Amino acid sequence: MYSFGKEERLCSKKLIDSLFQSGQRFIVFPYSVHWMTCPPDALPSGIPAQALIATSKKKFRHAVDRNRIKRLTRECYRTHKPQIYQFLNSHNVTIVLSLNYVHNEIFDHSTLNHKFDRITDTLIQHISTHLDSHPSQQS
RNA sequence: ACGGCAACCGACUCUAUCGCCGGCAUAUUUCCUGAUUGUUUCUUAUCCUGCAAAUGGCAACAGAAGUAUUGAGGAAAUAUGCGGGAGGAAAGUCCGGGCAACUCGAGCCACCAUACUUCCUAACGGGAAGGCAGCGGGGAGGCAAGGCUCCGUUGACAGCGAGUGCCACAGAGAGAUAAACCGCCCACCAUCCUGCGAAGGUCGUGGGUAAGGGUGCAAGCGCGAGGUAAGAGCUCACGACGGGAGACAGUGAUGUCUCCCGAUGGUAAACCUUAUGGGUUGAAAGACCAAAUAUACCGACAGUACAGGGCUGGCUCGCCUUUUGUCGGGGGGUAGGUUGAUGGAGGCCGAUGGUGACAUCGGCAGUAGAUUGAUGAUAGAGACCGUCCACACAGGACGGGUACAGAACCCGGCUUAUGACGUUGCCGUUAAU
RNA sequence: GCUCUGAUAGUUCAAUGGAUAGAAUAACUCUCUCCUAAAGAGUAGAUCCGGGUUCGAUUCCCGGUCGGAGUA
Repeated sequence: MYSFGKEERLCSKKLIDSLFQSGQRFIVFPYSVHWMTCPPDALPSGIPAQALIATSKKKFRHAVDRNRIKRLTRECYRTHKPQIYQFLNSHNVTIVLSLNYVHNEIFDHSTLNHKFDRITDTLIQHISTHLDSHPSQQS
């Protein structure tokens, strides 16, 4: 239940392009989160969300630092995933989202874990208001 | 002993929980392939009815289509188990090669790269050994310096005795059978000065002179003798430098000796000359499979004939053509996927050959392979270092750090980054002898 | 991944191997004005870093650092 396998990662170039062109965005320091609802048949069955994790090459020149941030972010997303999936499954929604690290220093794991509590709350709140304004997408 | 620099070694370990990637085995599910066996339908020899089996009926073997079963192979997904999962630089992308596509008759020019010699290597701008030169240190000898010799270290180290260019400022003169500022020397000499006079001096004019001074990074080989009005490689001896010829040693660079010559400043990381090498592009190369949508072309079925389309922007006439839809096939090709792609000019150990780089032979072990990009996170313990306690050791407490850095087609080098401990070398300080 | 290209005052740009590295603008000081602006005069300020070639390097060569561009 805490897994983060290949099917839960966002790999399709077309979905990535449309996410950054037409998706919605909010910031919880040090992350910038893009998200977008998508039709359920675009994702593999049983997977309510695909996520993408990114760091800027401009802010972290060395590949070692970028890898470390992506690994920490993945651990945090992995531990907060059941909360998000529970909400999505109860409302029958499928989404894609991206997590961009925008700070230029590395925080430790406990700090990032607290940030992810807020990210989860904010994301669920955003999706709820989105569903209220677009009830037709709720199948 | 401490500190600094350089080179080398090495690249923290274990446990628990939760995760990632790919491999193998087993099980389950789904799909595909062709086979066996059974069965249904169709075709049909023969047979039946009949004068006659063309038509019709029953219908074997065989064939075709469908379907079921059995065991087999393959693919995908899930679960369980087993074992595997970053580097010495994976980095920079500075060289060389493999591999691939495209191009290609030969030669010359242009462009780019390289540059002491011999060897190593698949190849290299890399490496080894040697030569020469610079720098540092030691030694013998000597009054001292130069030179000699040994060790270490550095060197883009072909050619400026092929041509052309450049050498600011300063300086008289910056590159040639050149140049006269001061100086040195000779001749003439109005006036002036000294002098009884002869004559001397000063200023001036004309000439000689590159020894001395001065300028400058650099003034054109050094030193001595001869020579001269004064001087000058002008001449000579000795020596330095460069070139040519010969002898000897060496594979060779080169070294030693003898003779001859003198065009005796620097600069080729200035143009250039000589020799050698270089086709272009780069895995996002290339090969294969291929949804959805649109559809060249082909077939079947259905509809349409005062229709539709083209010749024409519109209308009329004329000519040509069937056209539209559905279904099936079909080629190119997009998303996407597979491959290229991980066993290699490979690693470790030993022996032999070689001064060495390296080569040959023998043995051993062994799946990193992602593709929005895996190899991780958290907690605990240990190892290492420092301080304090204890101090014979063992030990205890606290604190701190554990570098540089992450494969992306592969290999050989180079360059750059790198904490602590350890090894070696050099330098410095202090102490003792 | 591959291929190019650049770095000069606070900023934008110049500069044959030889200057005290130049110009504009910004900054500061002074003059002018009741004050400010404008104008005038003056001052300070730089060759990305480390080596090498050369008598001499912003320039030539090598290594590094940091930017920018192209290529699907």
